[in-house]
Amino acid sequence: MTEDSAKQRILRAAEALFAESGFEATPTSRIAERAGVPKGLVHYYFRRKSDLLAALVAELPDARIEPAVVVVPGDLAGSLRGLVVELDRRFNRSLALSHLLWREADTHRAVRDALADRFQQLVRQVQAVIVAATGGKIAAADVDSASGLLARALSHRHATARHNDDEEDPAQIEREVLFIAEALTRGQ
Amino acid sequence: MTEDSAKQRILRAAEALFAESGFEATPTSRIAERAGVPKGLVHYYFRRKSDLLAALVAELPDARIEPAVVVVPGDLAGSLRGLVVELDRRFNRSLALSHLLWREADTHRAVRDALADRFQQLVRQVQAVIVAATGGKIAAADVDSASGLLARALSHRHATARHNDDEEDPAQIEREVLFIAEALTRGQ
Amino acid sequence: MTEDSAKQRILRAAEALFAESGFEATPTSRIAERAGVPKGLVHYYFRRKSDLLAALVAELPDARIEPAVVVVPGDLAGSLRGLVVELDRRFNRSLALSHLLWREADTHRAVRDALADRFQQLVRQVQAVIVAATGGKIAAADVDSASGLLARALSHRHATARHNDDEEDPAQIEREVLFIAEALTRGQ
Amino acid sequence: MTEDSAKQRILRAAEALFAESGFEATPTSRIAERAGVPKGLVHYYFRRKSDLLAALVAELPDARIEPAVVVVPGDLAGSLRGLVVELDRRFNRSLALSHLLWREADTHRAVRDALADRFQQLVRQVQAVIVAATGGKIAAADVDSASGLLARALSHRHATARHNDDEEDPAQIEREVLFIAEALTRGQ
DNA sequence: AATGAATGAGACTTCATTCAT
DNA sequence: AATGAATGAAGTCTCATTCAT
Repeated sequence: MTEDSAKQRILRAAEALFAESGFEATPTSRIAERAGVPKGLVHYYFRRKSDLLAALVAELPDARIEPAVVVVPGDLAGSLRGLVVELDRRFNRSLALSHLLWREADTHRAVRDALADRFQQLVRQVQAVIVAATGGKIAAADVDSASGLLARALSHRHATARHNDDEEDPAQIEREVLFIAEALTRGQ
Repeated sequence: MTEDSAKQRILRAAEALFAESGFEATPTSRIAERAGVPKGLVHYYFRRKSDLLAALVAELPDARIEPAVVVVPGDLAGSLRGLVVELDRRFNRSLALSHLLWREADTHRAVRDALADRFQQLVRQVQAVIVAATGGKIAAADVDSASGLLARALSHRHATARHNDDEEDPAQIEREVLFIAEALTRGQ
Repeated sequence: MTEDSAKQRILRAAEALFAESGFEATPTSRIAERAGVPKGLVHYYFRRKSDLLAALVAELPDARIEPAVVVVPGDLAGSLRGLVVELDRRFNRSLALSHLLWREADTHRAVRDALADRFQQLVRQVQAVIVAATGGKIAAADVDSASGLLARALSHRHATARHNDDEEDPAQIEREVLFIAEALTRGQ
Repeated sequence: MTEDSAKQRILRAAEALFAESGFEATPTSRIAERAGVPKGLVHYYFRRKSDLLAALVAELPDARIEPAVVVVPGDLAGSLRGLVVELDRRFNRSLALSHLLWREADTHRAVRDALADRFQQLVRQVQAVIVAATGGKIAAADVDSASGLLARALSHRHATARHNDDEEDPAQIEREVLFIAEALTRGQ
């Protein structure tokens, strides 16, 4: 399944090393070393070092989740929790990737744009789930605020994934989801 | 106020360039150039390049705000808005700084720790304002969720300050604050 | 025989320059220049400057001479002279090398150890020749004193090879050898 | 007695550090540090770094020993032993100095000349003692060989003082002195 | 297709020396 | 007389990239 071609091994090594030390601080020679390939091969497949970053961006998984998959009509809290679980599942493999792209967004426009896109996608995803789970009875302004807050919280969590090695209460996000769900529905 | 000593000029140049291109990608020679000082002087004041980063970390403004300054008893929304405004005012000068430290947190433990500290400080700050503005009548769990959410949203906004060239809707955070305030108080 | 590869040219240039000016005072750039290779190539073959020294140490010729080659049974003076001549012949090419290693022994343990080894080898060599030439009839204490003295004299001569520009009397060592030989045998 | 002026402290620090790491590898800043004086003062007293070396050379103790002090007429072995003991006593304080000058002789002519002088002085000293102790009855050629050998052995011992930290049998030189004395007198 | 030798620009850093005070 | 801030030349070493094979 996961190809073990030399090219793939190079990409995986680059991903790991960029995540560990950052793009600039990672020599291509070390990528070759970690991938177990001759130094020349890295530049044979990826002429410039930045091509490696471009290839990693292209690998970002799609965040588009079919609302039907996670929505339980009438149960907003459950639906949002389902969304979070599904997102985590899908991004879990690429947490390091998310984080490293985050870091390099400043200096590489392609990376920056890809991340901005993904954040917008995330916001709309949350909105869609809220609307679908509540039958569209919530005021648009509240839907926007809630989805903005939740998207930010999720994004922040991914971006800082590497910082907080240990800490970070795993139930924390759960409670925040519940808080938002109740805030949105209590008024009804 | 803002000293114009050579040392200060070096620090400001480093801050700007690190923010633009990242720590690794910024040569000390360019820092000297931008500061208008000879190359040797940079290393005279900051032996190692990383000492520049350490000096910038030490400059981070204190996020501790006296609750009394922003709290309007009975008006939670107003109080939180006041807090956000005050924080923005205080951090405005150092937005670039926040962002660059955020970027370099992975590879420099001192930076990572300073940022983690500041995030905790932020969470407690929000908690304190909520409690003070509502007279402590809100359930602890809700206070935690709300302050976690808001702290993350604020932190995320600072961290991404540089990404969204096309500026963010300034009213967005305002609406999110209101949403949280209402969520906390509507139940009362 | 003497390879003319770039690597060899670098080593020869390093040897000559270290001998002329010492290890610390010789820039790698000058080594490259003298060897007629680009600056980068020096560090391609020898990552650190000290690796050049290590490579030179490894080149030291073996001082182990088969006693049979120089010993004339019954003729101690002739045997010792034969040993000296053979040693000189063998070390002649590396006189500069001996001298520079001598200089750098303080600061580079590998060099120091190599030289200490070689001195011990030299002492045993002289002992072996004395014993073989005299049929083992000399008192052990005298053999030790004589070989210690001669080894030191030889070693001193190599070590100071570069100091005495105004060459040393070449017959001097010859006479000293004779003196020792007679001292050992006169008593018999 | 031993002045503790700043200038003296600088010289002592330079001596120690040059001995430890060599002239080139010792920064003047470290000399100042070890001497406990401000950096500027080193260059105030010794404008160039090499002036420090020159000052150290000028400090070399005189090796000229009045033969009468050590000679016991008729006892050559005792006389030579007396000479060695007296030389050791006198040079003991400056062993490190001898050694470091020896090291730097290649690159600093003034140092080289001073050392060559001292070696000649040493040879003549040994000759004088031999002649005085034996009443001048030894053949000139033998006196030359013997004094050459002994001077070299002594010089070698000083030059290598720092190499052989531990080893080096202290009775070794004693036995070698005895060996030479007997060689010279046995024939009589 | 694949490789590793080779290159040279440029990074960080050290340091002797000067100079204003 | 004494100091430490300031300078810039030069040193070691790293690295992306090219190229011949």
